[in-house]
Amino acid sequence: MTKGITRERIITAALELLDDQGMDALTVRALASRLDVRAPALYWHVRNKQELLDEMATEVMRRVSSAFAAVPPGDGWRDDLTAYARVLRAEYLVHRDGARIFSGTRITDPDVVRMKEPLFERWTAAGWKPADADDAVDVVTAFVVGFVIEEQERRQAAETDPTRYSATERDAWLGEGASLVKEAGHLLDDGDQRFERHLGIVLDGLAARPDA
Amino acid sequence: MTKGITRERIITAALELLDDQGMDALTVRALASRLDVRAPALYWHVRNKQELLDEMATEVMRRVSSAFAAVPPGDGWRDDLTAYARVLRAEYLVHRDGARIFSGTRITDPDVVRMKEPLFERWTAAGWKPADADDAVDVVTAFVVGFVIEEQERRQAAETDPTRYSATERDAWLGEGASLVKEAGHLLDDGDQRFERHLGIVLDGLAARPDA
DNA sequence: CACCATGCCTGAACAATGTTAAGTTGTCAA
DNA sequence: TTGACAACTTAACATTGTTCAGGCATGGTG
Repeated sequence: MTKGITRERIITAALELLDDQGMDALTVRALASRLDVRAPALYWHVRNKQELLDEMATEVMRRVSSAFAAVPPGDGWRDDLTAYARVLRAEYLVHRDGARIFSGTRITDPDVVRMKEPLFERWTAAGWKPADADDAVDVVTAFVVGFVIEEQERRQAAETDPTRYSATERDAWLGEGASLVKEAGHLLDDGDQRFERHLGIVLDGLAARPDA
Repeated sequence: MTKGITRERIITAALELLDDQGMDALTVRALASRLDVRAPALYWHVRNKQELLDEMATEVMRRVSSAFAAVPPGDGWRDDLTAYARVLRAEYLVHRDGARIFSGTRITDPDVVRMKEPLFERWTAAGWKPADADDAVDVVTAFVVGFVIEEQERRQAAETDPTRYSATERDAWLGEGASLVKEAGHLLDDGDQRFERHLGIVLDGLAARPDA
């Protein structure tokens, strides 16, 4: 790494370090070392570690924002929200524990929030009220956040303890009875199909509203 | 506090400490002091702090489980899922950053998972397939998790920086344009009504499935 | 050219944290 | 009385986030 630290380079390096080594390894010293610098140097560019984490979250949301902007406008709200949900999930999935870490954090960049404006324009033009549009985005966001948190936890648990998610192990762990829970568990699919199916359910709910 | 530490007392004390002082203050020493004991004493009952956190999460889910069991069975799946969603949200809301901390954590108690069995029995009796029942619970869970994470973040931000969520401040922060985003923001309601409305949307999505 | 201010970084140090090792106390059984 | 075991304490360790005083370059000003 060439010297000459900048705020942006710190943040992207921090995201790389998070992906490589996980949250526990994201220490100020390790980050500094990756930038070929001593730890206190970072404090010239960043107030403290919390501010660094906030900036990381904002950066992630900026990428969501720009990735979504690159998607051609869809044919109606359902296409738009589908694309948004996929982009949001994809960006969370890139980073370890991405959903848990980066959801519900304070966004420090107004542009990320303003991203919603073109969507709202299209939807209100199609007859939605602004309040409905806002609800729609928030419901989908909440769903994606919850889905990916669960998804990433399951993925990580499967890495550290592969037996845990095998059918027979799980059945033994559940003990006697609970046959329906076991049966459902056997069918449990993972990944994209599951996401699309669940997302479809949420979108159907939005479609059921009066003026959708 | 009378002496004589037990695993359960540690966990409940840890939850109390979390609620009183927040996650950062949940240190091993502070917890020990609250139990009138020196820090290393805890390591006799608990392997390490991570195990303590896992147990706290499991305890929270146990309370969800028993609170839900206390609710009289509803009139169909919609009542059941509504009650489940409310109980889950309520239990998360009790603890600081509850949703962020306790969602997507590994459940160490089989009973919590077996809680689903009576629900599945009722719903399959009414014509659902087990896979549909599982999807339904998971979609609602994901939604509640995402909703409460956002809700608690907003609540906390409002405490530390009240100006941030005032309408005029927010408009200024957003800058020029984005009029629809601003308009939607002005209508933003908070709390129970909003939760019920969004939950209703999700449940409508489930109702739209073929054999619901 | 001399000077000095400013921006950016280092070295050393601090308090606080999770965790471990070794020793102490109490209690009950043989 | 002795001994074993459970439950705790004291002391210590490495690692963490963070601060502070100083150093070194660079570039503008007299």
